[in-house]
Amino acid sequence: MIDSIEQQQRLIDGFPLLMGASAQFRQAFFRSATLVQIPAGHTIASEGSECGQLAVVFSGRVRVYKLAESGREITLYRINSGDSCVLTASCIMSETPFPAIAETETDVEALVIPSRQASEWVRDSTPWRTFIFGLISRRLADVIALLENVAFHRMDERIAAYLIAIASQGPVVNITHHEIASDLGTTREVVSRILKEFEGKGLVVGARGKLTIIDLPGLQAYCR
Amino acid sequence: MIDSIEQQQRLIDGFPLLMGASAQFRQAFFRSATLVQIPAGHTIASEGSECGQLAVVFSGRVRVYKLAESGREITLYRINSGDSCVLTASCIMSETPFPAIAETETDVEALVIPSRQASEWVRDSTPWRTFIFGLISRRLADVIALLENVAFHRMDERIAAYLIAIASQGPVVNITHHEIASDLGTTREVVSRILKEFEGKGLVVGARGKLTIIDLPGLQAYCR
DNA sequence: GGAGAAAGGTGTTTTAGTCACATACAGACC
DNA sequence: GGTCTGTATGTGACTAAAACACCTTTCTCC
Repeated sequence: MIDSIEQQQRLIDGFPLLMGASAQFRQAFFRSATLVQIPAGHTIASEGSECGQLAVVFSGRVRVYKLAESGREITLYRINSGDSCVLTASCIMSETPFPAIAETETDVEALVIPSRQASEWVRDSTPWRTFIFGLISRRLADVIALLENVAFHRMDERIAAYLIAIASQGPVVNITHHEIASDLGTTREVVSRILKEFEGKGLVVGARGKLTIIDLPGLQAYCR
Repeated sequence: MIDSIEQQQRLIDGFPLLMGASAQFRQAFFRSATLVQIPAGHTIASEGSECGQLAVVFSGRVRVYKLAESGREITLYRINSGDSCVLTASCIMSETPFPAIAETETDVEALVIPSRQASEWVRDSTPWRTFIFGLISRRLADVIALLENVAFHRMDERIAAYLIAIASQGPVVNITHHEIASDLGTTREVVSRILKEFEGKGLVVGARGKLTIIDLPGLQAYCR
């Protein structure tokens, strides 16, 4: 239950679903939802978990990834503010176990909704239904795109694409080779070698835990 | 519109969703659905198609795959009787373009439902909603499992797993190396070589367009 | 300033994919 | 039966990813 008026207003302002919903739905939402704080680095759901509730991220970021027996990882996608963990949604709707690991990367505020309630709203609320379907579909498309990349593209192309994506947040990024490897599902050495090669071509400059993108068009030329 | 009583009965018997649904929903379903016949080898939807309707496969089999510029392919999943093309479902619900290619592998009978109708039933019919969510979730889980395989497993392990899966339909399978390669997202030569290796170990016996699985436990030992 | 952790580097080996071409088999047609 | 043709499979040589094992550098914190 979320009953503070200020809190409610803050959620409405930060969450398009609520912004567009009827007053009636908002009331029901605030009655059923709980706002929880989760610290960075916390595992929310792991391989095989059952999902008794749906979490909608209100602030912060969650990483959903697969872990191989070898210890290698690959990031399936990230959940940002306003998104929900679709896998949770999908598990709830179909009552199958969760097939990956979800871990907070930053401190996260999340709205937790009991799964029964979330299911009922799919029936009763058009905006909620649209929200849930939109999430699942987008993720399905994301995962398929990722699969295509992994199956068909070379590592240097994938790293170039990755760098282009992160460069949108500015040319200087704090990131380690290990983190890049975990996102892309490869090993650190491979990332190191390819980044070295990029550095030789003047595309990027690396430093410990930091990477500066120098030549964005040069990287883009790599992706084809 | 499907109005023959015999036809209706046939669909009810062959399609669990209808079997479990109310008489009212069945009526609405038969009013909106059209039964179409699609020959083998026909492309139903391709990269970027918009989805104006939802097809539920009643008999036959559809393969959904990604095609790389290089010509290599990888099968995302197959749609069998009673399943629907989730990607279509997902496109309809979220109004995003179709991210793969769907092609009939056998002659297919499909029930075609206008997308508006399919959307409305998600609101109005609990069995339909369960059906659609179940489909999408299962596919999401399938695609994630496939991604895990591609990202983390060696080709010989993947082929072994593939053979184990097809062996469930009997030890003798009519399949070409090229088809296996297209399913797994690799090239024919790689498949040929690995199958030869398996043959040398007495795990399988190959012939033109045919493969006999000899030693299932031996293959299973490969998958770990 | 030294221990230990974290980040990054490099040589060697394994695996996957490419290219080019050889061979083998199944029908169709004479 | 023999020949032709298209599809299926085998294979050697090569390239280049990527894995593995191990090493060096840099930072942090006491």
